[in-house]
Amino acid sequence: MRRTLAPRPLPPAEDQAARFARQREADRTATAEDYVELIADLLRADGEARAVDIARRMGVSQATVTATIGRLQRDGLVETKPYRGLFLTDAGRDMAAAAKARHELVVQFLIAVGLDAETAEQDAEGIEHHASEAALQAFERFLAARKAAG
Amino acid sequence: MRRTLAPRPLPPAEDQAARFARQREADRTATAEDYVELIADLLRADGEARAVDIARRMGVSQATVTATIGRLQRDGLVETKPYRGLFLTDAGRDMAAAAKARHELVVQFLIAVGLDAETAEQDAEGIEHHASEAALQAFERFLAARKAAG
DNA sequence: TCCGAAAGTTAGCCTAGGCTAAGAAGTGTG
DNA sequence: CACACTTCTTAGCCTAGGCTAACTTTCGGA
Repeated sequence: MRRTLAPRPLPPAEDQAARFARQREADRTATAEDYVELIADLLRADGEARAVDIARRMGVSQATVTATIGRLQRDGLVETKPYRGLFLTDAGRDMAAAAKARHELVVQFLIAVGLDAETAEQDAEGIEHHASEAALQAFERFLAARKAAG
Repeated sequence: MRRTLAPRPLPPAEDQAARFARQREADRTATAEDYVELIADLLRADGEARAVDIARRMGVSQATVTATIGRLQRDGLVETKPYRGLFLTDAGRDMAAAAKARHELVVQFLIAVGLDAETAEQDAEGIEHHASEAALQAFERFLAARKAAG
């Protein structure tokens, strides 16, 4: 019997590279998701989404918001008229709805496994962008099972 | 009794801004954590960490690795001599150990809640950088409870 | 030993996402 | 209705993190 504890071997390089690549892809879409989610929330709560409110809630300057909104517009998620409020395109609304659903699910899941609401809200902000469909389904199953068990 | 479903009000702007700011902070440290974790793995597995292997495993060009390593060195995480392999400083080793522990914990947790190993590995790559200490402790408690329950 | 292949670096480019400062556009009130 | 205030945009700057192409250094084998 071997006594030397074999260190877990590294995964194949290609697999690892693919994971990091998907990771970078998720990072790229995260900002867009956060913005459209916030814009949708503002439209719902205030009836309008103004750059100044986005800046305040994102904790960035208005100039940054203008630049980011430009990218969202270029990517077909948002429609703007100069000096007017923001509106979501169909694609933007879809993304916002999906992002919001994911966000809520992650928050509920984190609370269910023992996190306090405030921390759950904070952590969900980051985790929601990195949970795959399979993971979200697992979270849902977990919540359903817990609910069934009482 | 009210029939209109009150939409959940937006959180205070300052709270939301603080969450996004912490989020951006986590994003900034994520690359460093991934690199030192990988360097530590390579040192353990191969006895050395070479830029060409990091490039292959991260799925980026060697030029990108050189630039990133430069930042890690500037930040006191890595030591290099030109055209020689990489070494971790004490700070780098600490960060790598913490990152690896977090990574493993998140993988085990995701598997415990029903994810397959491959997806767990993929999702952990993103989630590990965004789970707070409180969340990691919750994950640990969950694993411990499940183990106790059998 | 030397020389070609592999590894590492440098130069120059790009995008995303931050910032400040300054100016333009819209709005509300005396 | 005019002027001050707020909002939005523009200009110019920065860092991180990507890329390719070209160059330098190292290393191993004939």
